[in-house]
Amino acid sequence: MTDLAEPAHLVAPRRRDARATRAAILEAAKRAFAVTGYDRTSLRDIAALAGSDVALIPRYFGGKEGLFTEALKATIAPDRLRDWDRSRFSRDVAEMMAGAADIADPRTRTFQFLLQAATSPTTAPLLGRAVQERFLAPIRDWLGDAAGQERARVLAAIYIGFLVERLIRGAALEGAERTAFVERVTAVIEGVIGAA
Amino acid sequence: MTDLAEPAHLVAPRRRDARATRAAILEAAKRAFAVTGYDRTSLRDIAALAGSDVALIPRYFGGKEGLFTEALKATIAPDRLRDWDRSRFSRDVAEMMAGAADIADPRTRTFQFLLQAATSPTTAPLLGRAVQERFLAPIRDWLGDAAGQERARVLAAIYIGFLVERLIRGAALEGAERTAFVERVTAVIEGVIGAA
DNA sequence: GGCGCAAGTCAACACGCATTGACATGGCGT
DNA sequence: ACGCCATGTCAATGCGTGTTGACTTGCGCC
Repeated sequence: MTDLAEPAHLVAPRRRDARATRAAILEAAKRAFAVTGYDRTSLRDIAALAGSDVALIPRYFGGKEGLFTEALKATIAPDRLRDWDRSRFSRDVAEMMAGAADIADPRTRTFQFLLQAATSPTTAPLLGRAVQERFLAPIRDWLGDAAGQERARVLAAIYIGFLVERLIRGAALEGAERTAFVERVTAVIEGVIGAA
Repeated sequence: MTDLAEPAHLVAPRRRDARATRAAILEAAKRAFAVTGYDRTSLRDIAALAGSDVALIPRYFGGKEGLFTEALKATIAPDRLRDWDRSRFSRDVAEMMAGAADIADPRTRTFQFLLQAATSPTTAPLLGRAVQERFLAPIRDWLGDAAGQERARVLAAIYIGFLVERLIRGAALEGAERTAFVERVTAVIEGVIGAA
C-alpha cells in the first residue's frame, strides 16, 4: 500500500488489553481507508499500522466490511455547529476549504474517506444515511427554517464539490489565488445560507 | 461485479479484427470502470462484457493500468460549450444535475468514472491535468474575462459537488423537491457566472 | 502461587485476480 | 489454392487476499 507517512505503530506498546487493541485497529482503519480506499487497503496493512495481528480483525469486527462500517460511523461525527458564529460561518468554511489540501490534516482524511465511500455502490447508501443523520439534519436545524433541509443539501453539495476540487488539484492554495478563492466561496455560501 | 444492465455483448459478433476488438474492450472498460471502479472491476468482467477474451487485454493495453489510463483519456472529451446559450446556461446545468441520478445516463457514468479517478492517488494528477485542459480552459474562455479561470474552477467545484450529492442520495429528484433544487442551483450558478 | 480464560500469535486454507506462454485458427496476399 | 502471420483461445502459474482454526501466552482472581 502507499506510504501513510506515519510511524510504524500508532500506539505505544500496550499490555494485553482488548479494548485498547480494538481502538488502535479502528484508528488505523480510519486512516488507512481514508488514504487508500476500501479495496486497496488490506487487513494486513491495517494490522501492521495498528501494531497488531491480522487475525484479530475478523474476530473483533466480524470481517473487513464490519470494520469499514464501524470506521465510517466513527468518522462521521456530528460537528459542533451550534458553536459557530453565523456571521462568520461562510468565511470560516471557505477558509477551511482553502486549507484542505494537506493529507496530514485530519479533516482532509475524513473527507477523503467519505468520498471513497461515495464511489462504491455498496457503501454509498450507508454513507447517504449517515450524512443525512449527522450532517444534513444538524445543518437544517441550525439554519432553522422551512427550506432548511433543501438548503442544507445545497450547502453540503458545495462543500463536497470544493473539497473534491482541492483534492484533484493537489497543491495548496497560496497568496492572491487563495484570497480570491476564499472571497468567491464566501460569497457563494452566503448566497445560500443568507437567502430565505 | 454488479449488474451493468446491459446485454451480454456490447458489439455484434465480429470477424477477426484487432481494431474492432480493441475498441470493444475499451468501450466495455469505460462502462465497467465507471460503475464498479478500478479495483472492483476485473479484466474478466470487461472481457465478458466486450465478448472477448481476458488474455487480449494485457496484450493490447499492456495491463490493467494501461487500459484504465486509456479509458480515462477516452472518457474526458471536451464538451460543446460554445453551443450553449449563456442566458439559459445556469438553468440548463441545474436541470442536468437534477436529472443525473440514473446510472443509465452516460453523463452519470462519465462522472462516476472521473470521481473514481479522483480518489486514487495515482490517477488524481492525471485527472487534474485533463480537467484543466478539457473543462476549465473551455469554460474560462467561454466566460471570457480576467477572473475566468478562477470562476471556472468554482463552477467546476459546484458542478462536481452536486453530482456527488446526487450520487450519495441515489434516488431521482421529483416534483416540488426537484423544482426547488433547480431553482436554488440556478441561483447559485448565476451568482458565479454573472458576477465580474 | 497457581489455575482458567481472555488475548494474542501463527500457519494454513481457499479464493479471485492479473499475467504469461503455448497452442489453435481464420483471413489475407500471393 | 495455399501458406503464413495476425488474431483469438485456453490452461497454468504466482501472488495477494480475507478468513479460519489450533496453538501459546500472560493477566487477574480465588
